[in-house]
Amino acid sequence: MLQVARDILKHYGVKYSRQRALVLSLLMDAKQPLTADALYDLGRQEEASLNLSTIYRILSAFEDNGIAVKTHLEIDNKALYELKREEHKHHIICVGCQKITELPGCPLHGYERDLQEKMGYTITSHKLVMYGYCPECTLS
Amino acid sequence: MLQVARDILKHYGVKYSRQRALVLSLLMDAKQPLTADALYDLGRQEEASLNLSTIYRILSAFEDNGIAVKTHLEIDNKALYELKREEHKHHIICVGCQKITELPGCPLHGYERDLQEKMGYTITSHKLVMYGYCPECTLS
DNA sequence: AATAGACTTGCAAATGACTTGCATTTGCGC
DNA sequence: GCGCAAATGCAAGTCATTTGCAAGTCTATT
Repeated sequence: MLQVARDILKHYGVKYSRQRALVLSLLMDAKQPLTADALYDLGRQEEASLNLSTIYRILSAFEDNGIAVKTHLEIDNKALYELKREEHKHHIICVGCQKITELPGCPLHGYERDLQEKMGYTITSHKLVMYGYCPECTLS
Repeated sequence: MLQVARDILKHYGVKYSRQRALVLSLLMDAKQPLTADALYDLGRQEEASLNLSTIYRILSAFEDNGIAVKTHLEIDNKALYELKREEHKHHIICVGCQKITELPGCPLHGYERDLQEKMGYTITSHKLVMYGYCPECTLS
């Protein structure tokens, strides 16, 4: 498993270390964005521990090298990290159970163009977060 | 000036105090969302000072009573506050000069409905922030 | 207009996420 | 294996925001 992580690190030009491979593989397994301390806990369960500040340093290195992206969804006032992918994605957060799910597609392509024309801005990016009750939480 | 603030406080069921009236009137004059310490600085210039923790407490009371809303636009890692208004608004942030401007309208009404149908979520709200260079910063 | 009682404020100290300095350890090319 | 740059662990530092508590302020009531 960690051999895969090792190869990915090399591919992105990030030097190998046990800790980086571990964080990377945790992110690969994650089904949703993780906070630094979630990674810390996961790492603990998994095997030899790693330091929280190391995790922060690793995450920031991953960001710099395009392996991961950081978001702040205003949950708990903690930053979240997930692997970067080509397609750009947004999330929906359940206000009942806090589950974070990806949204299919992005509804804003046309809107960006409109805005450029109407406001004279050169749009570089955007951020969209939806909030609501997931199907399970809607029922209960 | 502060008499107006006094009436508004009463209207929202928030007890009057010199500090609350001041913060409220600063927010009324603001052309963009303000951080707690921006309010602190403005208050200082204006007249008798008020304490930063008082400001935080006031802002949180304003939130609870529907006078103001808090946002976190990931600028400086500080929360921003602005008066609540009926229409819901989004912002565009200039990545050159950090200026925050309101967007005209919201492009997501139809999208919300779609999502409810497709994903089974009960959408309660959403957050959209656009990033780009403003006309001035685009030129230079 | 004085007073009580509850709520606010100011101040200092605490919190919690994240960062940093520095001595030690590790990965890797030789 | 050796050496050294880069990464880690640990402890201490930031910085926005919160909190405990004593002192001050509002407002309804007399």
